[in-house]
Parts: sequence; structure tokens; C-alpha cells
Amino acid sequence: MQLQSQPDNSFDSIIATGLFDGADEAVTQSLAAGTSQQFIKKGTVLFIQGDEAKYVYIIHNGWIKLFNETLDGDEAIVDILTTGDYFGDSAMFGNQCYTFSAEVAEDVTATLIPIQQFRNIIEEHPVIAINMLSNMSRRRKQQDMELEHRTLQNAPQRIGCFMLRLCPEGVTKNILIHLPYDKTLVAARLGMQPETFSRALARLKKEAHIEVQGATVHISDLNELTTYSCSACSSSYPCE
Amino acid sequence: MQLQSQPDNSFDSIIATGLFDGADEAVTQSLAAGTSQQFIKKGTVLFIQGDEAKYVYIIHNGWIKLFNETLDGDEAIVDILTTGDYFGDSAMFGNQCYTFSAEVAEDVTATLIPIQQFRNIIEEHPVIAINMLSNMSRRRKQQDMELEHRTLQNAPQRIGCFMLRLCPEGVTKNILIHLPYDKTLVAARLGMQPETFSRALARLKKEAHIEVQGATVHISDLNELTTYSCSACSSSYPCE
DNA sequence: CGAGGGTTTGAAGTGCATCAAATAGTGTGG
DNA sequence: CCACACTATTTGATGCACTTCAAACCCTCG
Repeated sequence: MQLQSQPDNSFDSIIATGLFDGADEAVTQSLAAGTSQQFIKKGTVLFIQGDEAKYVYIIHNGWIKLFNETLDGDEAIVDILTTGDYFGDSAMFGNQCYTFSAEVAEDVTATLIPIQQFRNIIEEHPVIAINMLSNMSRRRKQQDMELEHRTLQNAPQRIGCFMLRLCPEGVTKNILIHLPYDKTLVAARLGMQPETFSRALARLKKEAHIEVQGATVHISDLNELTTYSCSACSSSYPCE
Repeated sequence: MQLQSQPDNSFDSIIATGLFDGADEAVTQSLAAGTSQQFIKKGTVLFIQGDEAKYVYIIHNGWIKLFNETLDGDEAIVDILTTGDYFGDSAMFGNQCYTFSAEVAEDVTATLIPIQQFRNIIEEHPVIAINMLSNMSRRRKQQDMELEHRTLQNAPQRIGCFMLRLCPEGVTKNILIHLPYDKTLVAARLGMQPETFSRALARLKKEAHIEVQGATVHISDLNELTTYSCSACSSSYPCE
């Protein structure tokens, strides 16, 4: 692993998750003691499935891919996370081992909290446990949606839905968004092959009237895209 | 709703979930006050998606189907729960509304805890919050697996995998299990059509050498079934 | 017995995966 | 700044798994 330690002067990134809302000074103090903020390069594998859990990671910047590998070399994307997300917490409760592998998909800045320390903080500060519960139940809901999407939406619709979640709220016309990471990874994230992604994107362009230039997407009319993507779904835009 | 209230003398079902492990007398007392245990008939709809959340349900017995409905009438199964499972808790943290619908798939006995009361208990008893976190992270892991299964396993493998999770631990030869609910529901649970289920089951019979009589399944050699089902998966039997 | 739901079987269609190959894009060293 | 190597993306052709529609069968229960 290529890690470059940096002095950690702020907890902006931590606070961003909403995890430590309502926590008192004592908590931030105690956090500052054991944590480190690190810059980690694309391609670095943070840990693999089955490793003993050492840290909870809070992402400040960049992208992290969580995945599982099967016996015959296939890869299942668990999630792809970015700013404000955290992971590794689930290992705190089970057998203390990570249940997935983590790789840096785009250069990352992250805060690492030793897992035992994190656990202590939770046990001593109910507020944070509640915050975590709140976070977790939101994520569970998202996972439910994910499964629903896989079942009910076809490839072009899934891509459209993915784009919708990248759109800023409030605006409905002339939206410009950027795909967050390379298309192969987006494809994997959406549970399809790169070839399928390419073809599905082409269909989406035609049928929902959007324009794509590399990683840049131009959506002239949001309604058209929602109509196209969300019709097969149990919740309409904004789907959360 | 056809509800029949019954006096609630024991908290066996509550304790079964592991939710209240380590909680003191005060908690159980306070629970007994507001809760009721009820018998509810197959087909009853407990609530639908969007309803204001009133209770957390703890299942004592029977089966509950959680699902979402899409605009065009399709149905996506979120989960199918039984003895020891609980649901409705996620609504405590968000907008206080259920994010899915719940229907009784097989006659149920359940304990209903008013949501505000549950929330109070959590806030006052960190132990229970930790228990919930522990439960939630286990369920999240299961959902990860679920998504992986949908992606990597074909229909017969998914059925085999489902059966494996019904097998008692330790035994490897001559296992008898019973499918928990009607085949249409199993199919939906596994994300396939009833017709596909029927055909896939037929293939499974041939290729993994199991016998099926109605809802009864006879597995003469467990290893054969695990080899057949788990090869495409990132974790081998017993897969959690 | 006959009605109705659950289950199976058949035939045809669709969507995605796979394999193969061409093309575009990116970064490297000369 | 160009040529090369290497990777990402696109395009084409084909196959397979699952869906869909239709009809038969089975089972249970009034």
C-alpha cells in the first residue's frame, strides 16, 4: 500500500457524514487522538475480503470500490462510495473481519479510525449509535432499491436512473453532469457488461434525448429521462 | 385488518431476535406496557408503502411478505420474514413512513411495539442500539449476498442456494426440508417467474440429484448441492 | 362434482452475455 | 511532437437464459 500520512487538522470530512452530529467536544477530541488522514492512490487495495478489520474509513474525497470475488474469478460490485461515505463499520459487529474487498477507484483522501476506538465511542455515546442506525437504515433502503432496479429496470433505464441520482435537485432543464468514474466501472456498478453498457447508452441517447460526450452528459429535459427510467420502478423521481 | 388481541404473557419472541439481549428488567417492563401480541390471518395487509409508521413488528410465528409496487402494477419483493425477524424499524429514522408494504403470507403471531416507545427505549438504552446495529449490519451483508446471487447465479443455482439456507447445520446426508411458502412466492423471492421456477426446479432435480414432492425436498447428498449452487458465488457454504 | 387457484408444459420472443474484432483515447519514451 | 503500446470503448454476430403468452393439468375445497 502506498500511504502518505498527513497531519489531520479538521474533521470536516467526518462531520460531513452526519455521523457525529450532536456529539460533544469529548468525542472529537478522542477521535483526533487515534485517527489519521491519508492520501491513497488509485489502484491501491485497502484490504480484501476476510482480512481482519482494522479501520473504519471515512471518505473525504475520491472513489472507493467495494467488491467480492468469486471462486472462478468473477467480481461482484458491492458498492462504490465517495465523499461523506464511510465503510468498514459492519465488521465491528460480526466476526471482526471485512466481508468485502476495497480498492481505490480514483485517488482518495480518507480518515482512518481504528475500529476498537470507534466501537468504544459508539458504546459510550448513544447519539452516535442513533446516527449510525439512521445512516444504516437509509443505506438499507438504498440497497432495497438497488435490488428492485436490477429486477424491474432494463439496462438503459438503469443507466438513466443512475444519471438521475447525479443530477442537482431543483433544476429540470439543461443539466450537465459528469459520470464519476470510467464506464467499465459504471457498467459493473449497474450489473451489466461494458458492451451492454455501451449499447444501452446509445439507446438511451436516442430514446430519452440526451447527449453524451465522453464522461459528460447533457440532459436537456429531465422529465423525459424520468419518464423513461422511472416507469418500471416503485418510487418516482427523486427516488429517495 | 382482522386482528385478534391476545394477552401477552411472555417475551420469548422478542428475546428470540437478540434485540433485547443484555437489557435489564426495566426495559422488559416498559415494553410490556405498550405492546400487544396479535394473531393475524393470511392475506391481511398490515400497511402499505407510504403509510405513517405506527409499529415495529416482531414476528413470533408465520410469514410476512415485504414488497413494493410499481406504477405499472409489478411487484418487487423486498424480503420475506419469519420467526425472530422484525421490521418497521427503518421508518423510525427517516420520514416516519414505511418504505414498503407488508402482507401476511402465512398466518402470523406478532408483537407490535408502538414506534415512539421503541425509539425512546433505544435512546435510553445504548445496549439495544448496539444490538440493532449488529442486526442491521448482518442484514445488510445478507442483502449484499442477495444482490450477488441475482447477478452471478442462474435460476437453478438460486433455488439450490435458497434450499441450502433452510438446511440444519452439521448434517450432510439425507436431509429433509420443507419449502416455507407457496412456490409462486418462493419464485418471487428469488426474482424469477413461476414458470421459470418450475423449470429450474426440474433441472435442479436432475443435475443436483434431489427429490421433490410438493413442498418437501429430499437432499441425499448436501455436497452435491453446494457444489452445484455455490460455485458461482463469492462465499462458500454455509454462506452466512 | 365442479370452480378456482396453484403448478407444469409448450412455443415463441427478448434482452443480455459472450466472443471477436475494429476504433478511439491515453500516456510513454524517444 | 510524434510514434508506439496499451487500455477503454464501440460495433457486429451469435447463443443462451429467462420472460411471455397460452393451454393443460392438478389439487383442494365448497
